[in-house]
Amino acid sequence: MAERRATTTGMLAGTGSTNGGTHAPGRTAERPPSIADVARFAGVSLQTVSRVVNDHPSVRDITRSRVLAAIEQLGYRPNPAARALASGRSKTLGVVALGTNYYGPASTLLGIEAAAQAHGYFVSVAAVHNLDRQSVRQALRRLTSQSVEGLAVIAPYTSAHEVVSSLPRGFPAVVVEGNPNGHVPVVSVDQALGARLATEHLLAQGRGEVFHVAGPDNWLDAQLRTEAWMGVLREAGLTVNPPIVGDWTARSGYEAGQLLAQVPNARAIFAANDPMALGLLLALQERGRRVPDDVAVVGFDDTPESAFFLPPLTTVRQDFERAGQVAVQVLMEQLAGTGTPDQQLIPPTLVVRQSTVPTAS
Amino acid sequence: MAERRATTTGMLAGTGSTNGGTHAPGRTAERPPSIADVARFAGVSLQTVSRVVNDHPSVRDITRSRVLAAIEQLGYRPNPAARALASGRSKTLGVVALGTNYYGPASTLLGIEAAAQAHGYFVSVAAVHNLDRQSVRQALRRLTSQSVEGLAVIAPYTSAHEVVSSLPRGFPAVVVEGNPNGHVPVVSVDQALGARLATEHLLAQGRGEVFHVAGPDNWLDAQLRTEAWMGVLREAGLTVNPPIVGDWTARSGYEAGQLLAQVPNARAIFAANDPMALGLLLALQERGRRVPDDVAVVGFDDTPESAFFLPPLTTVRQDFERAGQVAVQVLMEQLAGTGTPDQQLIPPTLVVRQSTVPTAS
DNA sequence: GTATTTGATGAGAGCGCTAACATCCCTACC
DNA sequence: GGTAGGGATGTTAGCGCTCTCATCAAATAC
Repeated sequence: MAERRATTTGMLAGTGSTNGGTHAPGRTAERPPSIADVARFAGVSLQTVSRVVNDHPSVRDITRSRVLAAIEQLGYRPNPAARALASGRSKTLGVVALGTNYYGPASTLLGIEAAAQAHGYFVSVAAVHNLDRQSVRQALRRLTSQSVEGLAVIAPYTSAHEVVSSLPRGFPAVVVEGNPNGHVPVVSVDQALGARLATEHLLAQGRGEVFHVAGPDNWLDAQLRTEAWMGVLREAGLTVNPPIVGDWTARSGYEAGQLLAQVPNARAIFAANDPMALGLLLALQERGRRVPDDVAVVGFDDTPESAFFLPPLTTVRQDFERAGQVAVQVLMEQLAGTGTPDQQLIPPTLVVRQSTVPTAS
Repeated sequence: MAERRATTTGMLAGTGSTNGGTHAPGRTAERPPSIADVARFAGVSLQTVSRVVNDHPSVRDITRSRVLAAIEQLGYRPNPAARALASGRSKTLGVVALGTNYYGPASTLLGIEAAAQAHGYFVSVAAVHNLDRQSVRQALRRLTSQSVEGLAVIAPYTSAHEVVSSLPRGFPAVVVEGNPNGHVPVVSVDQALGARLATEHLLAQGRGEVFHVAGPDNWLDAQLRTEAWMGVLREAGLTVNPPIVGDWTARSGYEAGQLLAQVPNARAIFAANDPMALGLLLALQERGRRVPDDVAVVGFDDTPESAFFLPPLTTVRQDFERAGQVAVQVLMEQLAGTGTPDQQLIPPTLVVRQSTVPTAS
């Protein structure tokens, strides 16, 4: 019964009496066309328009093209809020990202976004600026209070883990760069393998024991790299000097380098990421220790710049983009109801450059 | 007209009669409590619950606390889709970001996210992976087909500009790191000032004309830096050698360095970003040109690593976080209907390190 | 003491869309 | 030729929330 609009210019007469009025603010602006407008314009039912928009098969071609023409004509675009409300599907994934511009996490975020886009999904981001449990919990809450269909948590730091496992069981979620924990699948680069590759490569140079500049304790990646480094040394029957713990920054690498430059038998150093390796290079060379002649240095990450450090850095390449891609894949499978493996490990590779082997030239 | 519900386990008694039945898929899962459930539980009307949730002033304290208790008890959380549909407000900002992990754009994205979060807004990201007009247009369309209330476009590359100006006039939007163009306000770091600071600093070293390794042509920042550099040289009455055009990567800086190492009077070089400066440093020093003794180098960005280059890099610091913050501020003002200035320029600062001045020590 | 304002609450409609069901019409089959 | 089957379309009822307006009580004014 009775229309209830007639608010827009150009649809005056004939639109019935019980206007009922819209209550949304900004009435003055022309209300965008709704599915009903399209239906009226095309002379079909509301439902038919919906079918066309959603690519439902059973619509005759003639009808379909008429509707499409109407859509084009009116400039109709479906209202995602209405769609989400009616269907329960928002086509949006939530991502808990890091508030810092670290190479790995930032790349992962981009990888996830790209993959989500490829699957027709939107990405809503909540960045965590402090790595305490509280902040992570809040970010998670922020996102789940959105209508996200699934959640990807970039969680290389330990405090994220238990928070993630507090997610309602059955809610589609994936942890990227995190601990295999409880019921949430995990996608990550194989840190142990990477550290192993780095350490073994240094060992193979015959420079004796390998020193380690580690990442911060509360990062899982740091822990795994340290453990693997330690494991390799133990297997080789070598002394395991306690690692120098940095904080991922070049500065902390520099400080570690100041210390290590004074250690005569520190002739092979594995830094847990590239920026720390950079700081290390600076400190060592400022103190007259030549790289790679006196000391060999390996990093981790293969940031685009590391090939142009002085000297170019041997490092472990992580394919973050791929990690993001796999993470979205895992989410999609959960949304589709297909079972997924518990953990996906992405193998890193060693990139050998001049910080460990003297120039050929 | 017959019921069509009662399919779910466990939503039998207690949930009242006018349950309203869901038709969404996944019925088996318990439907989350709605505002109606809370209202019933608290013995108030639906509307009162809404008022409590939205902090409407005219609710008695007693009522409010009763409702809050019910909310707590039932674990109620407002459904954002329904809210967006009914109110027209989604509390979400769209951000057109870059699909690449460049320091500036990535930092800006984080800055925007942080600021949006502080304003209680969500951020939906669409990354652009190719910088052609087509991709940008698509990203824009993706976001506007979402229910975003406003749009921030990180647009340091030129193709973004005209696309942005195709936005419906009056739609809240802001361009970050872009051209002042038409009706969309712009927030950006003052590139000209930054390049000026860099060039003048080099000039002050008394090393004669300043060479420039520029960013790619299709980047506005690159253009502005090149122009400003040129301007300073002209004012000083010096020769303006054509800039070597790079692509922001350390590799391109390295290649530029290979060329410039052969130019005897290239004793002062301004690189348009830090990674290119890094490549430059490597190439120069590989060829025996000492920095800063033989050649002085200035970068642009002040990435966290540049302080640990070999030698530490003199560079121009851009406060991207602040840019993001201001951008969100501008959006908020538009949403509030307050007028905003057309362009906000954020001044950069010069950070002097050893790549231009010999070590004091 | 009655009229008026103010504050607190409730009722009802509607936001734009989709799911389920109901029709309708055309073809296929015996 | 009648009936079953199936594709195309229409009808209806929500999804969960907010808006406007109405109501009613308490507080204030005259």
